[in-house]
Amino acid sequence: MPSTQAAPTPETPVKDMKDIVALCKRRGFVFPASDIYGGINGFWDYGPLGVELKNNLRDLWWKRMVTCPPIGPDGHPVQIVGLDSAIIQNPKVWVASGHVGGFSDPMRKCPKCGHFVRADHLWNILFSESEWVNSLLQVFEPHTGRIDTPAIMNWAKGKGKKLAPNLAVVKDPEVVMSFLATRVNGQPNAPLEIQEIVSHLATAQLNATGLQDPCPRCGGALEGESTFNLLMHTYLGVSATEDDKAYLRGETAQGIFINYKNVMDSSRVKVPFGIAQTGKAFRNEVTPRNFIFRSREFEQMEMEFFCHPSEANMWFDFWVSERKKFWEDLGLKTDNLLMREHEADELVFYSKRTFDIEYHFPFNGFDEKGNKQFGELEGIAYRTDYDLKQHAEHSGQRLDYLDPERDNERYVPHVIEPAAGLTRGVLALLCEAYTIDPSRPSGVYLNFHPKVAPKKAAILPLMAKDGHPEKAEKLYMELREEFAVDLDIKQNIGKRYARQDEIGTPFCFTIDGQTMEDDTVTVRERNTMAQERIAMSKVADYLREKMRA
RNA sequence: GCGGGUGUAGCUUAGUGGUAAAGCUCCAGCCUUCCAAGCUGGCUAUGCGGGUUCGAUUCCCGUCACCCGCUCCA
Repeated sequence: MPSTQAAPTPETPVKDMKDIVALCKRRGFVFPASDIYGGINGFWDYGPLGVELKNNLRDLWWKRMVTCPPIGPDGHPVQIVGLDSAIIQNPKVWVASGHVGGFSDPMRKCPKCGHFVRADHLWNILFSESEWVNSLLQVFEPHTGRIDTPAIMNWAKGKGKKLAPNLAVVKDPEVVMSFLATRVNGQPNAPLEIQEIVSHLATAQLNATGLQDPCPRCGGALEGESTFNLLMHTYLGVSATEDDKAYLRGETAQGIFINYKNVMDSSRVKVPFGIAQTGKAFRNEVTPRNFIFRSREFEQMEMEFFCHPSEANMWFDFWVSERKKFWEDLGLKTDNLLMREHEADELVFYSKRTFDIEYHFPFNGFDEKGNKQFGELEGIAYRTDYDLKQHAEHSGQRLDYLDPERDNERYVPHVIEPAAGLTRGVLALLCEAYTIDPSRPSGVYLNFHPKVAPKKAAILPLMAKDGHPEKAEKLYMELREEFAVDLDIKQNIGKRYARQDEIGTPFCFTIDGQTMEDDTVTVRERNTMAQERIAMSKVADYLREKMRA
């Protein structure tokens, strides 16, 4: 086994994303969406085995959350109910959640600091709210039309450096000022407007880009106008007017918050309790990349846990450790997992604490010291009462809780949210399972835990005669009631073992000559390729036990 | 979104301005008492669109997808 701590050396085989993607397509786990039309960026289809794997992961999550939730600190199972909300909701939901900001206003983005500005308000904002513009305007008198080059240079090297680090004149004062001088001297009869001066100061390569507009926050050159929206939209009804615009959900979480009252009123749940949901979500990712890791249509497994504010931190810690255990139980190696708490400046505005569960995907690679790098698999966020308060305010509905166990205290519950990527989980399982083994015919096998394996077992008659196929089919008919199993008769036995290795089937039951005499079969274990003989009547028990382990 | 690279069968690779070749895989049959064996037969490809040309997989342009690096990831 290659060491998983250090960066791979030329001697240790490397898990290459290219190979994993190829295996996924070849064996029917994941296909490029719209493949026969040349594909479509950011979308993937799950093939016959991929959908089994994905369903298995989703079902295991559901079981762990809803059917059989963990034991809480009080020694009793925590209370969690399920939900399946619509992908499309009233657009106001996404306004309340903060996903839809300026609606369809044209926005301009700063590539340096990520700030968004409304395009039609840019210059107003620059002159009234921008700290660096106000500071700049104090060092020279723009209305005279005269450019005080030394004063601006001085500002650029001093105050400007602090206030507008990405402004062109701050980064490269000589070149920018020489462009400005050229303009002044070239057209002496056309005095510069103040706006034009500021644009000049934001322009690093005038000839290549033309005049640029600066970011009010950092001075970086803004990108062109776009009606940027993270959310995909559609139009309801046949007459597609702006009034009919609706959004595809960008996360399943909001469907839970807006049903908080319905669930409270119908399910006899008491705080603390959770509502769990899995399903598709959609985002207009700028750059879908890294196979199914970042795609525009993906699946989430989210649970919102509602609790008293004073207990929020306790439940946060509870769910962080519970969720880590979940992924480990599915076979993700502990040293491929990273638990990382967000720094204060990294937290999104609604969150008080966030813990990422990150996985070392092959494309994450290693840093220069050889340390593993990681990508997000799940985030556990303490969302405070932000979402319920937002929806209470925007909907006008009361979303607080009258707590009979706390002297009828009335409060808006705080929320701990373990939010996992189902499709990212599938990728992590695939990457973890992918095992290079040059010694076997397939060269590679998928080391899935039996719980997640898309096929639990294959039933293989040693030969396609002498009653083997009939016996095999009998066993198959018994097992298929309870397990996803394959019956494979064609070709020689070695080929069939190899095929099952490559799709990660943990067990193969082989019917041979001895089976015909005493009704025993051999079990071939995928990882060791070792075989033992058991009674045909014990096969189901055998599988059942392996699935539990 | 920017820069670089790639694109011939399911995979790995040939080749050509004039009928696109092979091995493996896959499918059918035979054979075979345990790890991609053998024999026979079969399916399948120049990402897509346009241009130049009598003729383009080959040359040119565009586009799409994928990979790498930036950027992005409320």
